[in-house]
Amino acid sequence: MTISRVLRNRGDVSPDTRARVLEAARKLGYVPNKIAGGLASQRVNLVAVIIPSLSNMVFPEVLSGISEALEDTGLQPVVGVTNYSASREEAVLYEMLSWRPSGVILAGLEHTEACAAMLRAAGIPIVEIMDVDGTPIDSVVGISHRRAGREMAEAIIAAGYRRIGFLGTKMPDDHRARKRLEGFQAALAEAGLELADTEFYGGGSALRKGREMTEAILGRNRDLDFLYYSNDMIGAGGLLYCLEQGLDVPGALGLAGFNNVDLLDGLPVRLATMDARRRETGRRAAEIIAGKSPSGLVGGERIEFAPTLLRGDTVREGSG
Amino acid sequence: MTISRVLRNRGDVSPDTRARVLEAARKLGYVPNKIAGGLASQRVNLVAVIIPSLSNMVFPEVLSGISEALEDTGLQPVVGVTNYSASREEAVLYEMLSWRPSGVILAGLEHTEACAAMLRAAGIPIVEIMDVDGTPIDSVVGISHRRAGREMAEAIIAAGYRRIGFLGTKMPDDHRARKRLEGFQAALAEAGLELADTEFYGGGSALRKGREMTEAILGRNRDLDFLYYSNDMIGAGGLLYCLEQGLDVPGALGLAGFNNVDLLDGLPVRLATMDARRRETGRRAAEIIAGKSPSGLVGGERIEFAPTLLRGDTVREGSG
DNA sequence: ATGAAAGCGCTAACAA
DNA sequence: TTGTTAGCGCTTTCAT
Repeated sequence: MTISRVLRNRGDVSPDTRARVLEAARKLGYVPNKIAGGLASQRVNLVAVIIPSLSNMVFPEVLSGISEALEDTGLQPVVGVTNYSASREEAVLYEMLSWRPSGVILAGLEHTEACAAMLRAAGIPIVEIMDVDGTPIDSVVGISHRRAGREMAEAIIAAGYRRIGFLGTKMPDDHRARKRLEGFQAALAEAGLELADTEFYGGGSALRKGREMTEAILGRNRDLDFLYYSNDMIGAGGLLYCLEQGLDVPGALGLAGFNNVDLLDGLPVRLATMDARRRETGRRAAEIIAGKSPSGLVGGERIEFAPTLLRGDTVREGSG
Repeated sequence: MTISRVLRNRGDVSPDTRARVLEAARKLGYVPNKIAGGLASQRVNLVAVIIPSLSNMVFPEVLSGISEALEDTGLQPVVGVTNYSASREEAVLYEMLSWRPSGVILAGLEHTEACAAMLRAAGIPIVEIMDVDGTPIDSVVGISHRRAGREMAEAIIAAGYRRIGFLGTKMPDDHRARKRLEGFQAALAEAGLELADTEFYGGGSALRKGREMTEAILGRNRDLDFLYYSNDMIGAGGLLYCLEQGLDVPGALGLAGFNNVDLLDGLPVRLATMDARRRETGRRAAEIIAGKSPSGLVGGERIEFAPTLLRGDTVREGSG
């Protein structure tokens, strides 16, 4: 009836009635029931966003991009966290789809068959983000991690480093980290090189782990001349360790991480890294859902960003 | 009908029918419509969680505690972010309440009158968290920030520091930071002291800001013997700066932050801080909503944790 | 500009 | 154990 029209600013309502309704609503502390509304209209202003974790600053940053782009579309992001677990992803997705959102944004291209089936059957725009190495269900926005790994390796090799160690997380389900390493190793192989040593870690403070792993790998392998970290946090820990030890960075030992996190900005020395274009990724993904994509496409969009290499102070100038 | 019973494991259903229904559901990729379900049952398994920000690791940690406690209750957290803005809080709360959640958890005790009215009218458990200095609407879980500030000041004074500077954020709506400072100053006043200097900052990388602010405050005030930071990130930046400058920490200059963030664990020197009991706060708040609170109370619960002082390596041993 | 009525897809109570 | 029915609080359409 009329009340509904007022509250949604739809249809013609006389200014007078309108005012009276608004007044009454405010007085009663009335909050419309979106459950009933959603059921009746078959539309819900929610966008499901499914990410692996919140304790890695990378994802909140993507979220910012999403919120930003959704700001004045009337759409609202709803976040689900999988903890890098495929079964959790399945559960979270199921739960979210049961609310009939207007779209789904989810990290990565690797999903269980059940997830893929649900997504295909949902009949709403799906955007997979932060990785483009694989076959998307509908749209995809992100960088190629294989390429990121490859380009970092090429830069390192061009700078003349040869005895390269890798330090990363022990997370079989972090597909993006895995792909970076694969790309990295592929590029090394093409140059006739291979990793001189590797070191992996589980949970705990990433900064401290970076420190400890660096100590460990250098302890058993004194002649390494480069350390490639799978993320900036452990890279930063390693960098602090190297500085304390008075090592010659980047002369005798080069370092590089991945992500270009904010934190790097406050370290005494700038760690080399690669920017994953997180904010833009979030923004573009949200635009696709909101139907505001510049391309005007309805689905099946593919947006690949180029990862940006930031040389910082921990990789020496190239040569050969 | 029967289908509904199967999907919710309720009522008696023969194993055979049950199996057939499940099979069919799976085949069709059927996902039940919680909108209709919620409308019919007048119950929704959502818990609204409203926090100021996701880019401060503090809140994701509280969230972990909440998720943890909600794990096997059938309840699901839904997060809303206010960016420390009262009007955003109002909008987010309104939006969330319109989904008729089973409870609301929100940071802080300071809300607009409109928010308070909505919360009181909602008829569901409300838990305000992370601060107990004020009048709660229903239940409250957290620490007293005034007390945290006070206790830090007392420890600093007891350690013999006298020329104390404060470095914090320029956030009028961060009530918890404000209360800490108030408590801190009150304790100084009781000892016949006052802040020797202060420095505030806006946005940007907190680590870098900490570094810059420290340089600035020490630049104009060479004789400060203690720097109290309103959070660990700027504190860590300051600490790195002091170490680089070769300052005698904690002998000639003491440092302390607040929050006990994970990151501190990886720094070369352990920054003094105070633990805000974030995970426990989230856990207890969630338990209240889930009705699993050990107290058995139905509402109006009050849980105050004692902030834990962690002396680290940047405050010298007490004396007077 | 406003009212009336149907029905969104479920759940809850009851009937069979 | 299973089927039937009446809403849940809105939106939508159609009448007035």
